[in-house]
Order: sequence, then C-alpha cells, then structure tokens
Amino acid sequence: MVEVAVLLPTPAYSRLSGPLSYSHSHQLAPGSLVRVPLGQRHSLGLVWHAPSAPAPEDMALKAIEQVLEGVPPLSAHWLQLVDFAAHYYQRSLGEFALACLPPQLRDLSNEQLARKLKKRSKIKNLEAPTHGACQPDLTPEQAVVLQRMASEPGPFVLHGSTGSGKTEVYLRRTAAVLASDPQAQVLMLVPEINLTPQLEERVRQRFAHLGEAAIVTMHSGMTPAQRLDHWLSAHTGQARLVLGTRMAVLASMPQLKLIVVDEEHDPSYKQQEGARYSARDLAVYRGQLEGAQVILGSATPSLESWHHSRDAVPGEPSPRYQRLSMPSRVGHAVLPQLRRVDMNHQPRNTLISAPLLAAMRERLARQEQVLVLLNRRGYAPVLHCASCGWKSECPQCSAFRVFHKTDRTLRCHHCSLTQPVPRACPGCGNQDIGSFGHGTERLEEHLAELLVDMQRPDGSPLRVARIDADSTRLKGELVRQLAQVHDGDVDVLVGTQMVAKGHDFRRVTLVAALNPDGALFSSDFRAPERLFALLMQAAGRAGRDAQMSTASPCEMWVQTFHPAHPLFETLKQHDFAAFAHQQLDERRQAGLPPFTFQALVRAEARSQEAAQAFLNQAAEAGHTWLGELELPLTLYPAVPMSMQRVANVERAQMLIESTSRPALQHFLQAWQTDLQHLRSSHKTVLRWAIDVDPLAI
DNA sequence: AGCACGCCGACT
DNA sequence: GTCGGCGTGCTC
Repeated sequence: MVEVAVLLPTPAYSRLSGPLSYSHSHQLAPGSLVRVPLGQRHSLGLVWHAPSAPAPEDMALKAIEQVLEGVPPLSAHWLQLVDFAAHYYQRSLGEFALACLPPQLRDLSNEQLARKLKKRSKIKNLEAPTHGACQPDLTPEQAVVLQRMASEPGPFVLHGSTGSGKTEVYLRRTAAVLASDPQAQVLMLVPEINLTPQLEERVRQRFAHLGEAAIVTMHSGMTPAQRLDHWLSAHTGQARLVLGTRMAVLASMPQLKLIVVDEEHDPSYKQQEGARYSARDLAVYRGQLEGAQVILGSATPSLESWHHSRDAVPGEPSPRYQRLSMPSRVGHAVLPQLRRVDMNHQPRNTLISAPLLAAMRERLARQEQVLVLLNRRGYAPVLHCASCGWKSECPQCSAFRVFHKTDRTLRCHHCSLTQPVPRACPGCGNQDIGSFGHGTERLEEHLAELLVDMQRPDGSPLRVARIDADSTRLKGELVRQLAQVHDGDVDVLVGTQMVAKGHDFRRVTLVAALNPDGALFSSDFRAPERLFALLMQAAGRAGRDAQMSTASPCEMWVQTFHPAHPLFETLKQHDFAAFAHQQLDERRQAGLPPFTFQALVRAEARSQEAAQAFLNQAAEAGHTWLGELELPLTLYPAVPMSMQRVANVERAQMLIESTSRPALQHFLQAWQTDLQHLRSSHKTVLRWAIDVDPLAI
C-alpha cells in the first residue's frame, strides 16, 4: 500500500486547503481522477504530486474507492496551469482544480462514463480537407498580420478597428494551425455567451470539413450532460476547436496550439465570484506554458495589453506582446462621424435633444435604422413623493429600487427584491408619487411619442423596440428580437450596452449615446477606458453595410455636458492610440495599473464596523511582519464598498498596492494565514475573499 | 463547503 | 412527546 495525494473541493479556509492523503495498492499518475471518501460523503478527487507534508504517522489513511479508468489523466501542463491559477488568485488548489472539471464527472459511474466515451469514439472526424469553403479575399492588412503570425511566436495584440476583419484573421490562423498538425487544437474565447452562436455558425461553416464532432462549445448555458460531453471531447483530443466563454480557458486540451481571445478588453473575462480569475491573463500564461500561440484581439485593447505591446525602447525590458494593427475597414465602409450635442445649451433635463431628434427623424424618413443607448434598465431609477420626501429605497440595500412600468413593480437591481408599486406614498398616503430620471422603458415610451407622426412606407406607425436584460430574460428572446431588427421590423432600437456588443446591425446608420458623462469623472479609474470601448464598439455597429454608407455617411451621436473632453476628441479622430497614450500617462503619474499591481480584500458582516474592524486588524497583523520582509507594499485603510449594503449584508474592502507583482503575491500568500486566524475570532464576519487584479475598486 | 451532532421552541 | 431552527466542529 502506498500513500497517494488527492485534491478535493475543499476551500482555503477549511483547514484542508492542501492535498489529502489516501492509500492505494499502487502509485497513480498525477492528474488521474479518483473517487474517495471524505467524512460522511464521497467526492471526486484529482491525484496530485507528492503531498506538501506527508500524512502524520499515526493517521489511518482511508483507501481510494475507485479510479476513473476510462478518462485519461489530466496533462502535466494542465496541472501546472491550475497550480499557477490557484496560487495567483489565492484559492485552494483542490477548490480551483475541481471547479474546472465538469460537475457530471462526480455523479456518473464508471460504466456510464465508459458508455459515453464509446459513443464519442464512434463519431469519426473527417480527414480530407475539402477546400472550397468560400473564403473572402484577404485585405493587405490581414495578409501582413497573418504573415507575422506565421513567422513570430507572439503573444500578439491584434488591434483592428471594428469591421477590419479580425474574425477572418482568427479563422485563417486557425486553419493554418489545424492544417500544420493533424492533432492540433485551437481555443477561441468570446466575452459573452450571447456571442457564441454567431461565432459558432461562422466557424462551423468554415471548418465543416473537419466534421461536426471536431467543434465544441463551452459556456455556462449548457446542460450538465452537454458540458461533460464537450469536455471529454476536448480532453480526449477529438475536438479540434473549442469555442467558449471565460470558463473555456481552463478546458483540458492536450494538443493546444492556438488561443484566440476576442474582444480581449471586455470586463466579462474577469470572473466576479468564487475564484476571481482573468481568462485573458490565464490565456497568456497558458500559451506560454504549452507553447501555444496567443492572439488578443480588440478594436480598443485593454490598457494593460496596450502597455505590454508598446514599442521597444533600447535599454528597457522588451515588451511582452507584439502589437499588430489593422486600421482600415473592409470594403468601402467608413467609420461613423462623431457628433457631439452640448447639453449645456439644451433645456434642463432634456433626454433627447432637438438636434439629435432631428437627425434621427431624417434617418428614419429614409427608412434607415437608429440605435439609442441608455445604460439604465427600467422606467425610472427612483420613485419620489413630493409632499413627504419618501424615496423608493431598498429596505435591504444601500440603493434605490427601480420603477418598472411594464409589470408595475419596484425592483432592486442588487438583491432582486421585487414588489408591486404602492398605490399611494408609503410615507404619507399621498396619491401622487412621481418618478425621477429615465430608464430604457421610459425612453422607449418617450421615443414612440416623439415619433408618433412618422410612418413606415406601408402607412403603419414606426416601430420602437427595446433590448435589455429585462426584455431578453426568456430563453431565445434575444435571438428573436435581434432577428426582428435584422428583418427591418424595427425602426428605432433602444437598449443598454448589451446591444453594443458584437451584433451587427447593417441598416443602422445612426447610433446615439444619451448620457455617457458619468464615466468621465468617475471615481473608478477604469471608467473612461470602458466608455471609450463602449462608444467605439457602439459606433462599430453602424455602417457595416457598404452600399448604404455611401448613400448617407453613418453617425455616432453623443449628448454631453463636456463636449471638449479629450476622450471625445480622440474618439472623434477614431484615435485609440492617442486615447490610450493619454490614459496611460495619467495612470503612470497616479501610480495606477498597469504601473502598479493591486489586490482587494473584501469582508462581509452584519455591521459595517465589524467588517472594517476585521480588515483593519488583519492589516495590523500583516504590518507586524511586513517590515521584516521589506516588501514595497501599501495597505490602505478599510472603507465601505461603493455598494455598501446588499441584501442586508454590510460590505467593506481594503486595497493593497505594490509596484512589484511578486511582492504582492508573496504578501497575499503569507497573509492568508492571518486572515484565517482572525476570522475564527471575528464570529460576526460572514465572509471574506481576495480579488487579485480587481477590475473595479 | 458539506454534513454531522447538539441543544431549545411550536406542532400532530 | 416529535420536527426542525442553525451554532460548532470535523473531514486524509
């Protein structure tokens, strides 16, 4: 009998954060999957390298119950990826590793698994590459970029403006990699589940010759059975192409040769709960680890990626990424013109200014489509009683409940508390409660009124439609509504930023952002970056139809109180480089990422004081040995989170900053012990968690 | 985290 | 007299 180290889904704070020891008749390869008893239950486990500390002599080891013989062990590279990620994001190995595996692996018996695998292996991949799938001709820019990708290792930042044909580059590069090695696998990541169907369709079309089974998807919308099926397919190497959202970066792909991260700047790549990993950053790490090429594509790269792909300066460390640019749009399409409306010269509380409305009417009269963006769901963000001052505060959160007129409810967008709108003011009984501000529902209603006199060619009234998280709650609704827009059944489309992402609206020739000012002077230093990306992306939705754009140039309208703001100046020039340069200068001077490295500790407790006390005491404990290590590190005082209370839980956070990533890592690793100790004495603290490289502070 | 054990309030 | 609330503690 030998001792085998096994990882189990035990969180870092459970005092079982490392691998556990079990006995078995013989040693098992690391990466093997096993079933083991743990207390009263049975769990799926992953065989790890030798335990960090051998089990105590007197401890009676339990035996491994079963080895999942049919599933090949996870590769050494995969184990290394998980090892790195768990440490970097301060989670326990077992928790991270097991979370990467399809949940059904736990539940199915060996017999059921064997049946699944057998069924899979029957579907043969087609081999003969049937060229003839129609490919568009390459633009000179695409050809240059592909040439570089063929001759240099990367990682690459592919900076291509919207409509420059980045997807075609991904597909061509994928084809080249797949053709160079009959085993090679390619991973393509997209930010959102909504964007997988259209990419999948394009990929299936292009790679139909590989056979159906060679392409699989991975995202959170799949059934457990599909998830297992697709995972096994990738793991056994049968899937040559895996398309998915951030979770797919952790798929087991033994012959991975290329990773594409589309819209790499998108915040969705950062997981916001549990292990808060960045799929984009892990993609780069994984590429280096496995010798796979990495392409980070975007029209507005993250400032991190932009900075890491700067021009080499003699005497300085060479940049980590290669930057490739495709500034031109394919065909004759030109980028939309930016129009700014100075809201200082408009009547107070104007939602849609006169010049914008006139421009919209002009477009609509020509049967063109208009897209209007407003980043606020619901009808009005707050209800208010004029006589007693009552407001629709959420009883459980530090936020107002939003008035939704369609179902006459007050809804909290943070804790989902939903109640019918009161008939009279709950404070004083006044019948006349008013609403403040505008959401998409109200905008939809308002636009319909403003355009009531206009008609479509057949004499019917213009159609205003709304796409946001509320209107697309039901499965299939988004696809259905997008199809309506495509078919021309909709003239004016109102939406939140979700419509700005990825969907092409060929007949849209005018895009308007009604109220983007919030991001200009936000306390979140990444807000301008996000706004620039959003507006650029939104503008890119328009004018994709070359024929139409020659008839009437497309426009992007912005209503703002700060028309001369540098962000809009650079946006007008479509000059991302200038915008990035200016932002990076500010970041450098302010000592912000990517020039420093950050982590956040968040604590949740019944009272704000308890949450802060926990964090401050933890900081104190950290400080006692921080001096000895002489790490370049700053611990800021605990502060309430910007959403201080959610669902009756008080939240506080503490920022840790360093000029050195290793120093930050070193500190966090050691500090975990302090935090764990402290929690057992602070019974009032419900939860705490570390967020490395947080996106919002 | 699960899942036990364990010790106090309203029900057939 | 039981069912069940969630506080405390353990899992190789």
